[in-house]
Amino acid sequence: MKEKIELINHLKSLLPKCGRMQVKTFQKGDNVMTYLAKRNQICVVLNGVVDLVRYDASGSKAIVERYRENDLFGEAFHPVVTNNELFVVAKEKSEILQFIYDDLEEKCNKNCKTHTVLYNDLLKLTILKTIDQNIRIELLTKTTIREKLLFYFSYLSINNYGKEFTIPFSFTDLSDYFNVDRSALMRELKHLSSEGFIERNGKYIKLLY
Amino acid sequence: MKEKIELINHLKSLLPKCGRMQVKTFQKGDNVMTYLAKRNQICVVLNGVVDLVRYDASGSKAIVERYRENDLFGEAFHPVVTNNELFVVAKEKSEILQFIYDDLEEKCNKNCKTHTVLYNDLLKLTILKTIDQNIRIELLTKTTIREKLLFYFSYLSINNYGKEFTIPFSFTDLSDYFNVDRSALMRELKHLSSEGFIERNGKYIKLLY
DNA sequence: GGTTGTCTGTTGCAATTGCAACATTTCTGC
DNA sequence: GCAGAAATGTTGCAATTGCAACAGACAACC
Repeated sequence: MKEKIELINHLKSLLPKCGRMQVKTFQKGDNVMTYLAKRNQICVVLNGVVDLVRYDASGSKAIVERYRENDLFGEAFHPVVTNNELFVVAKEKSEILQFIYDDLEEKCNKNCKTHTVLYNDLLKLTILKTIDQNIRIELLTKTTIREKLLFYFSYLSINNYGKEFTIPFSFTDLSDYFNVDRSALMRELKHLSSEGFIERNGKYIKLLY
Repeated sequence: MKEKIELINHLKSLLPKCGRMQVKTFQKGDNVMTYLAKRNQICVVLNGVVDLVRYDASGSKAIVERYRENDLFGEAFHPVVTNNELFVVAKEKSEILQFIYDDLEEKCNKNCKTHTVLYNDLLKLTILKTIDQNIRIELLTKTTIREKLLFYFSYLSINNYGKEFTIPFSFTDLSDYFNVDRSALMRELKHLSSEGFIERNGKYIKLLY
């Protein structure tokens, strides 16, 4: 994760040399995507939280993904392939670094060295993004809520949190991420407690296995 | 999609100039990943089909992902972050292009131009991979099987197949991709038929809405 | 040509989950 | 410090889904 931050900083220092790049600040509720022509746009969250939101035919709202500090998003990764309406909305005040991928190629052919480094950075960041996505996919492909929870706990546990940790999200956010009903998630947590798999106090979890 | 094939071919032509690269042939059932040191390995399927397989604690097998021609996979995208056992197994005879990402940086610093192009290719391919992943995630976050089917139909429909098309996978594979029970998927297809949303004959589908 | 294996198609039943509705607690802004 | 909003926690009930267990169609292989 430290690597990711270094990469972002590196990127920030390089992009001015490459031409097109801008940092914009969005207030809570602002629509993020419409501010630039929608042509292979790439965005980086410098700070804040933005949601990728879907409105179904029925008009109901669902959070497809949530991007936080140092996350990548944008049309380049999310082209319109279905008749779903996708929007990116700032969940809180957020600073976003934006540029258009195609511009990188067209513009600064003068400075090849910079380009090599730039592409390398972007590649690494994109790979880090696919890693996050893979984890999410593996979690989503667990059949039961219990399996999802145990997978997620195992993930937290291995990433240097040990057998005890505090869940870094709200349960509301977590149920979104798991794509399950929040009350069903709470219920399953209770079952895991009563069956002796975990000890829980709010977001504090202790694995007993 | 044509772009993807061009990129792969381009990559194949470039990599020899960059040093470390190999093409290996695997027979059905072979384990693919163990053939190279597991350090930021990147693989490209030249032809054939390979499965990313997970074995749970209970020993049951699940296909997490399936990679086909021109798909990228490898440790670089799938580091070990949980206590799950992941394997990559050839589903049929397959040719795989393999190289180690870190080598790209260490080795050919002599030829900067090639590197720029190489990184650019890899970046584009990786972005194409994230697009596939995003589609899968959006599909997986649909709550009901019906919604998943309609989303998938809409995807097929928009990608130049029109209102009539033939599903390019077996229903067994499709239920894996949807992460739902196959019989439940068949049942929902029947409901969609009887309620007049679709007309179906085997894998041929006609949308009536 | 027959055998074996995979894929399709169907159904009953049990289980998990989503939904709705509510009370309680915590957080946030003024 | 208060008011309103957001998050947590709980429960009953209905609905969707997974599971198991089939039978038949199709394909591959010797």
